Amino acid sequence: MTATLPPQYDPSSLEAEIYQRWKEAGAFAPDPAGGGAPYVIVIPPPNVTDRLHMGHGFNNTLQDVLIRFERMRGRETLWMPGTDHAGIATQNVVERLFATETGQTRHDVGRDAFVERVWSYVRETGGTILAQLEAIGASCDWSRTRFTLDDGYSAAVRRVFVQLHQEGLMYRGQRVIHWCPRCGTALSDEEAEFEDEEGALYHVRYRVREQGAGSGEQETWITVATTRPETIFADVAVVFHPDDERYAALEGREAEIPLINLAIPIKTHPLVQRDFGTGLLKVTPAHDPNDFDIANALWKTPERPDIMTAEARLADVPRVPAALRGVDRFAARKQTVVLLEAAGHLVKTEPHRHAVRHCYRCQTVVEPRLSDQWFVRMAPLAKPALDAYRRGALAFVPERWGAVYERWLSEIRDWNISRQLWWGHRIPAWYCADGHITVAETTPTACATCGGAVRQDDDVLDTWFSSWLWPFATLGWPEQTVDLKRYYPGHTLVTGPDIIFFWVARMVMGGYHFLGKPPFRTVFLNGIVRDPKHQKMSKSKGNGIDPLVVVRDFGADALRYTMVAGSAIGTDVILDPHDLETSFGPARNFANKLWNVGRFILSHLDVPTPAPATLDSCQFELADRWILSRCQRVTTDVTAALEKFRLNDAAAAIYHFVWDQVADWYVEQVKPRLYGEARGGDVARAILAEVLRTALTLLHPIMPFVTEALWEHLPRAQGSLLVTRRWTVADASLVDVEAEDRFARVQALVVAIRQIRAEYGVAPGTAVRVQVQAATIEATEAFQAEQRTVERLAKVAPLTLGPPTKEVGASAVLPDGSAVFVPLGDAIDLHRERRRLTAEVARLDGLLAAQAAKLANIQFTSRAPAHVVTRERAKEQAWRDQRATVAEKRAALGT
RNA sequence: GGGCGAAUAGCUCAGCUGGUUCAGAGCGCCUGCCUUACACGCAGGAUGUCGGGGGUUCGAAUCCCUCUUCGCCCACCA
Repeated sequence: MTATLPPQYDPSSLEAEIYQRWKEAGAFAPDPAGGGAPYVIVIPPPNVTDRLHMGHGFNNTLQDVLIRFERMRGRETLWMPGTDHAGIATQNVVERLFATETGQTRHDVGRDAFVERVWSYVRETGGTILAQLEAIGASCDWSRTRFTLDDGYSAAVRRVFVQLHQEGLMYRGQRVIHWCPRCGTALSDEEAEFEDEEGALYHVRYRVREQGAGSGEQETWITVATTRPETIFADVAVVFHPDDERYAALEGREAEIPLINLAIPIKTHPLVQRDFGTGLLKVTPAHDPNDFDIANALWKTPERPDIMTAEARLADVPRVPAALRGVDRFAARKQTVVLLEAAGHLVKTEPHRHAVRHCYRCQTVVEPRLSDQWFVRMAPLAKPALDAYRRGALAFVPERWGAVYERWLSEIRDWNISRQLWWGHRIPAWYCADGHITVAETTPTACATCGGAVRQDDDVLDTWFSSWLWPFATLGWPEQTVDLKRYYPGHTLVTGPDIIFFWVARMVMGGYHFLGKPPFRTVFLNGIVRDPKHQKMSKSKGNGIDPLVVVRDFGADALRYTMVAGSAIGTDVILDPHDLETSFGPARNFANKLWNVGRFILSHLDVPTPAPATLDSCQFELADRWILSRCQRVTTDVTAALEKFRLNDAAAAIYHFVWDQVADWYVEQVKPRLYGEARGGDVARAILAEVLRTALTLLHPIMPFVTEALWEHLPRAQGSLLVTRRWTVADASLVDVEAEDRFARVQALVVAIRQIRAEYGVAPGTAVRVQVQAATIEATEAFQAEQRTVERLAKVAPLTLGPPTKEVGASAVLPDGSAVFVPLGDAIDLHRERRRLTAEVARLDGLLAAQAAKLANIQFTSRAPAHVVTRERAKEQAWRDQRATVAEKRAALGT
């Protein structure tokens, strides 16, 4: 059977079939036989219209590594998949599609028809991204796939809305909100992203009206600095800081809005910065959130003239000069400036760099707009989420993101959740002609208060208002399902730091508020996929890499390995879209290396081999014991690394085990035995099988396909590698730790011999007499035992041992009769010396610690010699610190 | 304006608690090899002011200060 394995690993011919077999075997479903608490990860649901990009590839690979690791360790695991209806994003996509297909806009066909169009699009293509995740090997439990607009899920959303409303945490209010004129909807604070822009600060002159009729005083002018001159027509006041003496005399007087000569009062407000611009601020309550607040402070019921349409054109209202009506805001700005200048109202224009908010979906500059929206009162929800983090119930990896989370939550503002879109969860609020509002989970037949006919709110909910319920709504909440009980809360959330506010923090808030528990304990934030210029990969920039192309050309394993190995904990991964070979070649080569080592080992396992446990370890050669100890060590290392989310360390450890230790050393050492040139073939085969099992097991979470493909050919392999539930492989009783040390010496010796051959130009195949000189009898004995290993690895024969000498090394008689000597001091002595010194330092430390403890109450003047001192001093410092802390605490307590 | 991160070989990056894993890996480069698992390979080799400057320490890529250069996040200076 193994003879049929080709010398080059061909992922494309194997992966799909292997995945299919896993799926059919139901291997991804949680297996309660695992016992203990289940390990649960919920997928960050991709947008339903998304196509797989590298960001998904990265994020989902990390999740799959963790899930596979825990599954193989024997835990019951659930990786919950699904998609997000993604309100604005999806509506935009389908609108565009609709326009190219039919030339119509959504308004041409109306709400119901358009929403039906979106649904059919989603039904057609919505599964695409999930299918694409299969190509990279994601082991989600697909039988549980959820969509945020599923019936049950929608019920959860309505329940949440109603509950928050009942609790007084939901309200409808008129505010100046962020409005995207292109998408035609309101946005939350988080959805309106700041971006620095070069703008201008226009200094505009307002005439101050004369006091009293015909007082004959001189004309007074004031200058107001603004970045948005087109909004002056909506001014209701000019304000300055109450302590600003420059303008004190003007308070109570009136200014005239230029061009329309409308009188507005001059007032004071503490929010005005005296040193910005001229210290005078025009108040435009309908077009700026701060101005809205200021107006509220100035009047009980302020006038809020609105001069902008939903499309961000100047409106057809009396305040707007006729020439500007219907003009787009940016054109209007230019034209206003021209008019102001012509009328002598423009004092100066200075360049001004400032942050402007943009729609996170279409990058359009956001327009502050006065409108009625639904808001969630966030402060009460934030408190438990904040507490959880502060007392350590919620951890971030890397830790620094915790501070970001904490600050956002502690300064949280109310959440505008209504969107003027058609695609999404329609707001479960109904209005009647009398103005009553009924909020209910099911459509009311009539107004609860007056009994009149009701009409549902036209708006839909923010997409994130459904995704914040993901960890429990996917499990059937609000029903108290078996799944909910078993799989909530989960353990790890793997996502990008860019959605800490949008999603992570809100999920924690939701989890606490609706279930009293946080949805996960650890948030593992992955980096971003960038190109060599460190630019974020994106379709629009044209610097993207299609993961499916990588899967096709290099294999899913290569993709996954590259992702995992290429990123230390939480750091970005850099890939070159123009040179896939450089990015993914090394990982593909590694898969191929494993394939060939595996192929080689398997080809020698055709004859029955004994189980290692049944072997007499007395028959083991040094190299056997060495490789077994390496098995043990790599298992420990990989396990520890995965537990600490140091996936790149895990990848590196298994890489070097497979390539350097197994392929380059052990397999070479073992060949004479396999070829019958030496005795002990049975032992060698048994250990090779064990070594291969270890390698396949430890590598499987990262490279599931190639490992599974080889696993199937292993004798005594029972079922799929994925569900072996056998993480630790090498039998600890076989491990000889000493062997590591001794084999290292052999390696050093071999290197020395190679060096002799290379340096003195000994042709391959020419016998060189090499004499080993060892420092001690002990070492000589060791070398005797290791002679065969040396011969094999160095391909040198014969080898003789010389008498013990002072210097350690290998001497050789070259074909021309001359003798050379290569000292091995560096390789051998240092190694021993290191251990000796380490032990010695530890011993001295112990002595000093005991001694210092006695001295601790007296004074800290002792100066121990050299390398031992530091630890001593460190301890001294630690004691001082501790005592200082105690003293401080006592002082604080007043005891 | 506030905060965070990064700077290590030609390139992309590791380097955890200060010390023997301490100057590393992969790629690239140089030399020699198609040696019966693998040329997606094998055996060797060269390459560094650890961004600059100061400090702490017996000892610093690692800790502190500072400067420079990039990047990110937050923020009601219109």
